[in-house]
Amino acid sequence: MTPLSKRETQIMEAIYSLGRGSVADVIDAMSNPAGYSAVRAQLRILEEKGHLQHEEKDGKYVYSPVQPKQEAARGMMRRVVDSFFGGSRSAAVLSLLGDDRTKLSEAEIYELEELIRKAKEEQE
Amino acid sequence: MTPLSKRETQIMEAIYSLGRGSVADVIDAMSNPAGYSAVRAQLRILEEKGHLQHEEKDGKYVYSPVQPKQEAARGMMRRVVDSFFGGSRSAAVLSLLGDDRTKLSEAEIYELEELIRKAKEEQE
DNA sequence: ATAATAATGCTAAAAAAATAGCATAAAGTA
DNA sequence: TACTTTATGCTATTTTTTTAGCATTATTAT
Repeated sequence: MTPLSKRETQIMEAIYSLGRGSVADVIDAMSNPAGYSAVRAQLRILEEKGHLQHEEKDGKYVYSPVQPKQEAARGMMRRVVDSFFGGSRSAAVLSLLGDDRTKLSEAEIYELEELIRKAKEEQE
Repeated sequence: MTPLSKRETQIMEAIYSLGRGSVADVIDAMSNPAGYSAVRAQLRILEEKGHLQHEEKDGKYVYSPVQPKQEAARGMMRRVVDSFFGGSRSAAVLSLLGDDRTKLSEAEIYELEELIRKAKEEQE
């Protein structure tokens, strides 16, 4: 559970946004691309650390995350909630949605209402 | 806007959780404490980079974040939302609240309902 | 006042992270 | 088949990060 370096983080994000990808894919997905050798090295290290796995596909390595995206996302959210909102999820939601620079769409509002209905049922 | 190193990140988190603090305070707040010299150096670097500021209080430096906690939190949330939820805040909220390992309290549900009411008003 | 404690300023060193580049193998192409 | 392109394996180097430690100044306590 040791934290990732900057490049490692960037590459994990690229992989998560791609789903899975080759070295070239990862480079393309990076806003701040590192060189080929560098990315290869990082991918190898991330695999050694257990964050990535690879399969060979058409003679090239295709990397994918070991931890499913949804889990990783949830873990990430938790971490932010803990360190910035003292563990309060509703405070985090407030920050997330209370940002008045952007308004919620009808669809988003509907989703939230649905969520609350479910929460109420579960709670009882 | 260059990303922070691991120690820098850890120290910024400590400062944010403290609000503000001296070198000793920061060390105490770290789960994985670095030595005195190391923390001092990091604080100095973070100040040079514009993330922290310090004032002298009783002969010692007290550091505080330049960017208010709320803004930093919001920025952090945005980043997670962008990279893990394709920019969809409601998907992020879903992940945050849909975690069935913990249930929402009445108070949290109320807050959310309030939030939706406001969102609906703003939307029109 | 004097010694002990606790700061900071600074410099240099150690450790970790990031990158480059050559050798080699496989796949595609003329 | 020979050539070009595109991979990986490996090693070494460069750069950044992280840390330690001494000199100095200020504060505290005896």
